[in-house]
Amino acid sequence: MHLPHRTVETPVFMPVGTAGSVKAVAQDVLESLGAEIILANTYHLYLRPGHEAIKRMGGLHRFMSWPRALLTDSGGFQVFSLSGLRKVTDDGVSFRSHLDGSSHSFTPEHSVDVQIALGADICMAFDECTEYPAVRSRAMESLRLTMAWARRSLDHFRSHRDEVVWRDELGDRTQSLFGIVQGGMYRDLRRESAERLVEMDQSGSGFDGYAIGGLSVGEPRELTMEIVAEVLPLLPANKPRYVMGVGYPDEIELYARMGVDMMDCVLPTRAARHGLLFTSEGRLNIKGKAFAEDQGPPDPACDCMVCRRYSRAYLRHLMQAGEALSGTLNTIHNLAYYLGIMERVRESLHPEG
RNA sequence: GCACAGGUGGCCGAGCGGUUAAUGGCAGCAGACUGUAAAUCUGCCGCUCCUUGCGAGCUACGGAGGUUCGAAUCCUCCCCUGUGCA
Repeated sequence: MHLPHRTVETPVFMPVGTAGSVKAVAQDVLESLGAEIILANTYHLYLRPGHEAIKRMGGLHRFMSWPRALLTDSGGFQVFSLSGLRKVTDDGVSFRSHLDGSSHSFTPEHSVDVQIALGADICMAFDECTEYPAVRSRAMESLRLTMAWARRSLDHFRSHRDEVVWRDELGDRTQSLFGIVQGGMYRDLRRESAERLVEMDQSGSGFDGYAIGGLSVGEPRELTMEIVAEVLPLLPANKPRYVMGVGYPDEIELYARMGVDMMDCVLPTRAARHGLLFTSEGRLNIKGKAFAEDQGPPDPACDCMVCRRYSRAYLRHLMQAGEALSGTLNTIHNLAYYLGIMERVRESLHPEG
């Protein structure tokens, strides 16, 4: 995937750095871990410090000193997760800031403007993440909205995408925009959503990639897998296909082998801060008393900088003592584990390297 | 020595005659986290037993007595702590 700031090998896992920070780890560490693209959030950065301020400071890459690729989520997921604070209309969403209660509104055009200002390599269309469970009529309404917003996001993006241009040896490089498939847990709606998004590509001016959203919202895991399997074949294989918000280690491997190119998930980072480590031996809740004097590495099969240097007993101690280093070390390991899974999948899919 | 203020479950700290094994918080133990309102949230947290139940028994609010149908809560004496004055 040739992006302005990075040629990204796929399938790829993208650590989530919502507020311009992959929580607990510094950018140089992310680089050394092999993270090639990370995700940031339109909604959060719009509220604080403000996209205009970031634009004045040279864009998000420069602001956060992240030289590699960056994808911004459109704020569509916040429409879902901040459900108590928002109101959805055809035009867009009005909502209250979770920070200070102030009133704001997002439209597809506005979301795209913010993402252009931030200067992400990949922007996401503004969508409505359908909740689970949702009755069919609700999923249809949500889908109708998301498709209309996709059209508007695309139109607006087309006429403004050249506002941010990077030049390198390959020529002028601009931002990309991905469309998002919704449709709840209804296969036919999912199919319709995918087809309609793909149809928006007339004379090569459509979306640069496609995402499957609205998953991992509480539905059974098998259902998530079924929906992905249903939708994936309908999306052009010559463009990146991205499943949003997944998953557990075993899941991301399965999705990658199914042909999913991109995934993101807060799980490795959030769970790390809460003391849950993902290892080759399964879940390891490092808070456990059983590890109080366990001098072995978190994951014997892992060669990350944490596993090479620190013991389970020490990590448990840091967790118990509430030391900030706890979140940092746990996050480094979990990200190394996730990125390692993707690296192995890539190697097995493209053995020639 | 005198005067006040106090002594409550591992710790801090409510309660000041009866749904009180005793509010809270911390610590401890276990669990959950899937496009991050998350360094968050949930459960357990005196002991024993079992048919694990808004179960049974036991032991508990410095100590010993007393008042009362009933006391962590009221009274008496004693012990201890803090502060002030000698």
